[in-house]
Amino acid sequence: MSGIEDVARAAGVSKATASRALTGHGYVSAATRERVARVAQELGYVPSSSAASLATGRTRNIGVVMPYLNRWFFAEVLEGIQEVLLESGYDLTLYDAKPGTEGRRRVFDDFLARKRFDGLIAVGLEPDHHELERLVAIGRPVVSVVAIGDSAGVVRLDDEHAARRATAHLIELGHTKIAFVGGISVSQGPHVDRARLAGYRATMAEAGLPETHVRSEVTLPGGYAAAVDLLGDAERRPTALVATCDEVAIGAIIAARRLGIPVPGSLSVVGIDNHEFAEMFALTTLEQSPRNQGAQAARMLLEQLANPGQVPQDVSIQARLIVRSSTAPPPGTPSVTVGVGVP
Amino acid sequence: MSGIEDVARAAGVSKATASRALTGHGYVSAATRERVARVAQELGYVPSSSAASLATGRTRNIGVVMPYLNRWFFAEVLEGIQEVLLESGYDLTLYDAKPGTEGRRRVFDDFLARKRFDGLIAVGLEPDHHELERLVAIGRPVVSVVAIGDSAGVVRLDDEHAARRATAHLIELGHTKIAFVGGISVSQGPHVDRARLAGYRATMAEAGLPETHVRSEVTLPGGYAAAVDLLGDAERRPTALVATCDEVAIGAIIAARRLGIPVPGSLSVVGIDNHEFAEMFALTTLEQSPRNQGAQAARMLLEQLANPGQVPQDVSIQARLIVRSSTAPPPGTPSVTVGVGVP
DNA sequence: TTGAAAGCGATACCAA
DNA sequence: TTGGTATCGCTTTCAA
Repeated sequence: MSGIEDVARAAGVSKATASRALTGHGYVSAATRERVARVAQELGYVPSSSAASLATGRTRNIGVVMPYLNRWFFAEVLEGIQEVLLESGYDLTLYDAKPGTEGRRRVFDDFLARKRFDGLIAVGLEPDHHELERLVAIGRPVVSVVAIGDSAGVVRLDDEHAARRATAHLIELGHTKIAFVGGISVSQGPHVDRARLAGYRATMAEAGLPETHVRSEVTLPGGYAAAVDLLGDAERRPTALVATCDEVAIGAIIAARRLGIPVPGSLSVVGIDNHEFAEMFALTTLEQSPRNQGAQAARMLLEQLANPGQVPQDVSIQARLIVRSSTAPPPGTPSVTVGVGVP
Repeated sequence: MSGIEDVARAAGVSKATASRALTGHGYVSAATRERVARVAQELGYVPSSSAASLATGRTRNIGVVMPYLNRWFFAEVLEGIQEVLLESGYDLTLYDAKPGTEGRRRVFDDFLARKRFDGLIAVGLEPDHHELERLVAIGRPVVSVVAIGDSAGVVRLDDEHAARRATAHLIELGHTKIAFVGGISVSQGPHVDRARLAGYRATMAEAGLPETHVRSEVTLPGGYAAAVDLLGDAERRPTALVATCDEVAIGAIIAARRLGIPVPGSLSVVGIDNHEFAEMFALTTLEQSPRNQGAQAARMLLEQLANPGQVPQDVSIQARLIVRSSTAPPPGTPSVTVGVGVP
């Protein structure tokens, strides 16, 4: 374990010069810089990050707080963040904060307070008042993916817009009996699902169509269960579904197949996400690319660390409609070209 | 930001005593310990981790290296690790090391060399010679989930055993035309899939049955594609499938449904994992509980940090067979009770 | 049981 | 352009 002192001695310079040569802060002649670098290389010198942090106050580490690690959206965001940080030489410390757990309390009250990071990325956190206070108290820049309810930099999908586009797509195809699957209500549950439900309702109202909202857990099995219920009654059955996300949409497609209801022949389904399984189920969906959102959040944070004065600009992403083969005109439509068959 | 000096002053003791009172190392009278603790609490004192690390050489941080974050197995392991570390007050720094990327090289050559952790957990890494060398060079305890090819503590599923059990289950049901789906060969690809293929082959050989191995990407869409190929030809079609993991198994079930082949009526499918989707597809499978493996690895590492002399004991887990409704006797079996219908 | 002081390993200011 | 040195905040040895 050679320290900077060893490097300095071997290069015939002082610690101060060695430090300047290695960090690039301050004037050093090109010749000595090179010599020091070479010596450091030969000695396999690796700076002690705790010593450097103590001296500078910076850690070259970013904290990431998320409520789930094992859901597609969160895992993708995390990979996006990781990729950018890796390029920039930053470490990533992960904090798992599942809603309503003792662990979450400890994360906010103990772990984050230690400030072992220069900045924080909060992903889909939906913090309560106390938690928000703690976040602010840390005194480090925070960027969030999906709204956090305050002025920090935010990267997020325009959820209402995405649901509007999804609903409009079905209306354009000629559907009138369109149900929304997922979430609880416009005033309860995660903000994401509320905004999407609101987008659906607004679009239906504007078109003068009746709304149907079916609650469901926001998971693939949840969508399956909800769809089995909804589609069971042939009379009441809608001709199209807007799902709050692709997992729910896929659950619904699987349910429809089990019930012998052809998709898109008798039932159209549109999701939001462009989940890794979407293509396999030929799902028409609105792409939100969580990986890019993560990468963008990381860039925003690094930018803020580099220019502390600057106010971060929020970013709102408009989802892109990807038409595959889970949507078609409703049954009985006089067809010019009816929806392409599923592979 | 009050430091330990402020606490000491406010409590009327020296820095040394304050430190002893707070860390619990060394003798302090109960009275002063309590007073110091109270004062620290009042002042909202949070120790500087870089200062503490610099002084002690320990970081209270654990590094986790994995090749994927967005796959079920890895995400589950990560949650298991996180949970244990959270309880013990350890931070978790995550390193993403995708095979064959420049990022992976940097993780091994630069990031890990900084040793910002007291120990490392390697999950499903399959390091090459150079990488293994780097891992050893770090000089910190390493525990791995899934073999790493050396003497470090290892927590892993007994993959060969799991595949043997899966195959035996089908044989017991009376199947003779049993194919294995997934992986590349016994000598290529990830160790996990090689071991499982080997288990299948050994069991088939012992029963004097012919082997069929169908290569497939180890993903749900991969299983789907492979199954479509395999099941297309009615003559060649097996009556049962052992899949290298549940995602492949589920892909195969979906393919069978699309092809109109009833499961388990005409085709039995058994997986390995007990994936979160397994129940929904009524999949018979061997449970491996990656979450527990992660938790166990974390405990093993903490144990090693506490007792540095001790040699870590490897842990091999035997998977438990969970029979659901994707397996039944082959078609044409004189039935007492034939496999339960799928819900 | 407590206190004084010497590190831990870098950075950065001030002089030269 | 370089070197000497104080400093970051805590832990830990040694004496008292």
